[in-house]
Amino acid sequence: MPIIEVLKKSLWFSSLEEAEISNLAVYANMKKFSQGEYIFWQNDQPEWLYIITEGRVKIIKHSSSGKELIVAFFNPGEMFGEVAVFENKPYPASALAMEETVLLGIKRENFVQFLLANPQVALKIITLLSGRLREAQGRISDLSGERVQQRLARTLLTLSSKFGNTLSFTREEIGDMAGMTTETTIRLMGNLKERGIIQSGRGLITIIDSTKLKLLSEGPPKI
Amino acid sequence: MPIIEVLKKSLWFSSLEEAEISNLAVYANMKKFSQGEYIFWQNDQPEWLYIITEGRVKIIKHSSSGKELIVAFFNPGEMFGEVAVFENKPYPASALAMEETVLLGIKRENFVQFLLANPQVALKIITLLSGRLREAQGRISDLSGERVQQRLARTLLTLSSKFGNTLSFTREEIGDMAGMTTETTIRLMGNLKERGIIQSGRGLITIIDSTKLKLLSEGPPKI
DNA sequence: TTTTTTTTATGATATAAATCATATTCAAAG
DNA sequence: CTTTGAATATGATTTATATCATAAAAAAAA
Repeated sequence: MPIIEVLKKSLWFSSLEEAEISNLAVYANMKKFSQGEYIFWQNDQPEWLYIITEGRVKIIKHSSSGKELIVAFFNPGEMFGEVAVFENKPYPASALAMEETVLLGIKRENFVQFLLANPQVALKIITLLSGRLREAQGRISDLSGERVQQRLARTLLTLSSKFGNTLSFTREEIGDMAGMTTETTIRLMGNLKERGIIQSGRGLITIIDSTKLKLLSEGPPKI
Repeated sequence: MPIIEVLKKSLWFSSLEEAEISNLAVYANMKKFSQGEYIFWQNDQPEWLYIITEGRVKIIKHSSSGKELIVAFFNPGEMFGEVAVFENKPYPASALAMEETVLLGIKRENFVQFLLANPQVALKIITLLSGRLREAQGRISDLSGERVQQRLARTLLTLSSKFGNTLSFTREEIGDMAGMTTETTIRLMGNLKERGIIQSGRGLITIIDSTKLKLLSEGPPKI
């Protein structure tokens, strides 16, 4: 697919004039990554901002203790790498292609110039970042207060709002997202399965009763 | 202080032409809050975005279990409430005046219009949000992996980067920020005091040895 | 097929931190 | 000056979850 087509289809630039799009297309680059390949590493100096054309990307943060926390998953049409690009500081996490992935890369300086000329796109980015910040803050209060069962329920709900009721993740990945060990995740999911809230196979989870899951995610009623 | 002066001094609008500033000033409102007064509550529908003229503001998130987590502190010149304003969704946390506070409030629709006309300000906001997102993600990986001592060290360092080496916070407040109980916070701080890393009194902490604190915040070396 | 690796499963044990309980110290209010 | 209410301190106990250990099941590779 030619770059201009990709840009037109992306939710970011669909509102733009043809002229503006081709203006931006000059600075855009298609890049391919194979499964398991790193797109960038935590602490790299940012040069590119990416929009996913095909495939899936996972963002992971390597902690000092060596554990890895999955920060987010991104699907086609979504943008990532902006935090580093706009701040012009090292990427705070690594990005990894989860399957054959095609990305549209735009250089930071060019994109900044483009935003100055297209404030409506800047406003969209502001809304995007606000949403991500809201989500991050939710996760913070989640991690600091609630216990594993609630965190797991929340994680499953967040994933299902993005991927639907069938989730192709291993328990290890789920655990890395919810900030708990794989063993604990397995135990809890076994429990959820017994109670008929989810069904599951190897690397696969199907949410059956999202109402009960929502109840669990809210935890015990405040007295 | 007249509104135009306040706007000129704020780091957000200092780069603007006089005409633009007076344009924005039309929509701005001064508001006063006394100590302990709520500026907005979690789940309120957002109408205003605030810039602090005088005083200090604390953002707290009430969790379902009744605990409260301190999300952030803001000082004069800083902006808050934007997440809700730009997304046009309920405020995700409450804002509380920590002392006599004077705020400049701007209505959301007006501010959005203003940003469309002033992309350089929009870009600043994008950078601000990126920074907050980066910080939030740091806190997430912190909370999910590390243990209390590291979290406490990190919290103290974050606070000192904002407020200097003398911090006027109770142990309860520190605990609420780091996501741990007051007792644990007291015990750990007692330990830090013994080791000469901090000094402390009632509602007061002075960081003596920030190098050691940094070491603690990084945790044990990864084998 | 057989072998190897990954994912799921489960039991036993250890431990960090919460919770519960009770003092003490300090500052503000009466 | 006394009283009251925060803030700090510390001990005892509990508990949630990590850690360690081992095994079965399923998929992938040989």
